Amino acid sequence: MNQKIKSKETQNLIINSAFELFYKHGYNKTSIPEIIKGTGLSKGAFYHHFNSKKNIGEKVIDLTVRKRVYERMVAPLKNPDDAPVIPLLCDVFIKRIEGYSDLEKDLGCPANNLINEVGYSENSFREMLRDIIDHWQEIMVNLLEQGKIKGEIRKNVDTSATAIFLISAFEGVRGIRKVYNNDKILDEYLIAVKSYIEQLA
Amino acid sequence: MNQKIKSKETQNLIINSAFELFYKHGYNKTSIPEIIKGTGLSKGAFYHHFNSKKNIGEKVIDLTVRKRVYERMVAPLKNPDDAPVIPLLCDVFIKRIEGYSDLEKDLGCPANNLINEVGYSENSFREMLRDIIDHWQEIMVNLLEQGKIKGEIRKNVDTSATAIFLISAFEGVRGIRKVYNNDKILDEYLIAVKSYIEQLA
DNA sequence: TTAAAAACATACCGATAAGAATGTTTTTTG
DNA sequence: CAAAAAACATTCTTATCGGTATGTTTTTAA
Repeated sequence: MNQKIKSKETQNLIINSAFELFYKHGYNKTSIPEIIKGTGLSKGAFYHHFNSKKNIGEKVIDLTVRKRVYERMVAPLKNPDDAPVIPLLCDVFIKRIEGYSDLEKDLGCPANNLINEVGYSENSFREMLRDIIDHWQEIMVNLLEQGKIKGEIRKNVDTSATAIFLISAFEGVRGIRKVYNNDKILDEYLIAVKSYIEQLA
Repeated sequence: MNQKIKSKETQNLIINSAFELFYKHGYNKTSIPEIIKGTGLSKGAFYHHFNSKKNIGEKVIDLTVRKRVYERMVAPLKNPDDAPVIPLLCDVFIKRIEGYSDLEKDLGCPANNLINEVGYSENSFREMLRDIIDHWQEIMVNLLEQGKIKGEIRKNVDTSATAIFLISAFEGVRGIRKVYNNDKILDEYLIAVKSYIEQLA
């Protein structure tokens, strides 16, 4: 097997293990011995591929967290089929939440978890996490502006503000859900966000 | 000096130090040596008054975090003067955010930080944090229902859903703000939340 | 006034962390 | 095929953690 490929595979193995643990226990509570334990690798292997805990934190954010947010929340808003805007927004902000597994509901959003845990204290993390949000907002603004042109969104809607409001409510409720054992909070959010989105028309 | 009072004062000293550090660095990154460092006390003193790190975490949530949320966000919604509901909501969800110090903007909401960091993993924390949110929601529902009776809120508004939506957006934006160095995100939130609240009428 | 109890301080313990150093095996390349 | 380089494993170091045990001093109560 090609060495480059083997190396990448090992890195991905470690990155995936790290992501799972960061997601379940948080960044600070996860140790490097714990990360490698699940992989069958050794500490030497870890430090051969990554030079610090911060370093793998960056890799996890760049390769896994960013990708996750992009695929689930950002890409669908790019609207290549030129679908109606309001139903598309409902699809992303309602259907996606309904589709989460119980574990995903319990654990919240990986990006938001990191934002809240290390968003302020870790400089390099902060910038990467901010880029994720910025990109998300930017794509949503494009969609909303497109909706204005098509006459599907009121002209007096502030698209930047609306985008941040929707992102905030979404991330906020995924956080708050973490202290509940049932879907009550998500169900209520769904009702409110639906009515909010529809009022944009 | 009375011993009971002295004891309470020492406990408060430690609790305040712990709160500040939990707020700045998070619960998991804060150590007990660090907590006592600022107080001039010793480790023996700490373990005389508290029996574990988890124990002081509970005390901080119960005495400081809960109080903070209550005084700032919940109590004003109780509306003893029977003020108009919409302006009251704007006052709480807009004016309060405008009044935050730069540090408070950078560090986010102490309650939301804990919810996201240990909301799922620490059982006893989870219940206490959930109570804070439940109480907040309950008071806001009362206010909104009161607004319906007075004809200031549309009859078809789902008050529970609206309350959670407002709380989610508020906590969400305070989290997201942590990865920014400026007020852009908060300013946009303020525009959107104002328009949202006004649409409840 | 004296004993006991509360309020602390000091010293210590086992566990574990991040990471460096060094050894071994596998793969690649000349 | 040999040497070098990459991919690992093992061992070790230093630091710090949460928590305990054992002091000492101060306060309270008999």
